Amino acid sequence: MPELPEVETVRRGLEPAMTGRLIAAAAVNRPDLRWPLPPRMAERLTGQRVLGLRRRSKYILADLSGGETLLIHLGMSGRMLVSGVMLGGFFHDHPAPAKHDHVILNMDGGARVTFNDPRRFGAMDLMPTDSAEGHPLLASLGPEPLGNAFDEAHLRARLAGRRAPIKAALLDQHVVAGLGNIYVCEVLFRAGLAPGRLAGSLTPDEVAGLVPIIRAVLLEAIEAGGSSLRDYRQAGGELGYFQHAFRVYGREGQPCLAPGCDGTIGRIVQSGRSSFLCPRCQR
DNA sequence: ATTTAAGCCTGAAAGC
DNA sequence: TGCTTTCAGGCTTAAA
Repeated sequence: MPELPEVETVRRGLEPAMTGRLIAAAAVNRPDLRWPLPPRMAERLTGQRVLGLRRRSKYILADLSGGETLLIHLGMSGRMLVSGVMLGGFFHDHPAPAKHDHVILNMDGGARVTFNDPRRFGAMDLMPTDSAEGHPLLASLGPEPLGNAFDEAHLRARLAGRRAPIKAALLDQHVVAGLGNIYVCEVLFRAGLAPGRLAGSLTPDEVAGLVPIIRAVLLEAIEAGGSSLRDYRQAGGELGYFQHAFRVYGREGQPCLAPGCDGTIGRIVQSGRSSFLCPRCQR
């Protein structure tokens, strides 16, 4: 599942194909993804102009000329692929129809956006633009980690007294929105914090240190076009390459990369999710 | 209010 | 080779 950097990369990749353009024809190939798609979705999209593409946490929001906003979530395996346009100096032909192509948007001018999602943990919904922030999936999200509302005071308040591991707290989208398993692992390594530390046990300095680390990891990952493991691709089909910058994620048994550390990266399972860590560096 | 476990799906990879 | 098991980047709901 795409986390914040992957979603932001996809959003940027969709802009040239979608922003300012008309949805000439929308095709909806099944009635549901994770949840039922909104009633008459294809009809409500067709003929609409895309005024802008926003991102909130791991959601993409497409504001449409008719006053509705299309919400898109990629779930674990969702892809938004753009075709019929020039990308990186090459013309991308429309691909042959593929299994799990659930929604197709044909834009005026010839571009096509295909939503493909094998596992169908993804979602789409339509709601009035002026109440988009109140959508059930968005209403209770914490602040954007790259925005001004996310700071030391906020994080301290949200972690105070919590008995859950810091790993779980940072994955909690109500604390800060957009982090997933990969980036939390990388953040905790850089912060020198063991994933099992109870959130409420962090010192004020440790909490303060997390804020710039979270920002840096996300910004670096966006810069790299996200991380491609199994499913993720950028909108043009390109791979991201931040996975090559992982210091702990997926590196179980390999040497710690911290200068002067001769430790070995380990893996523990916390509430069913893998946490990768250097037991020497992270306390 | 917090925290944990289970469940939703498919496909790739690992194990036998 | 083929069958079975395990695991995966998210999020919700129900239950503790």
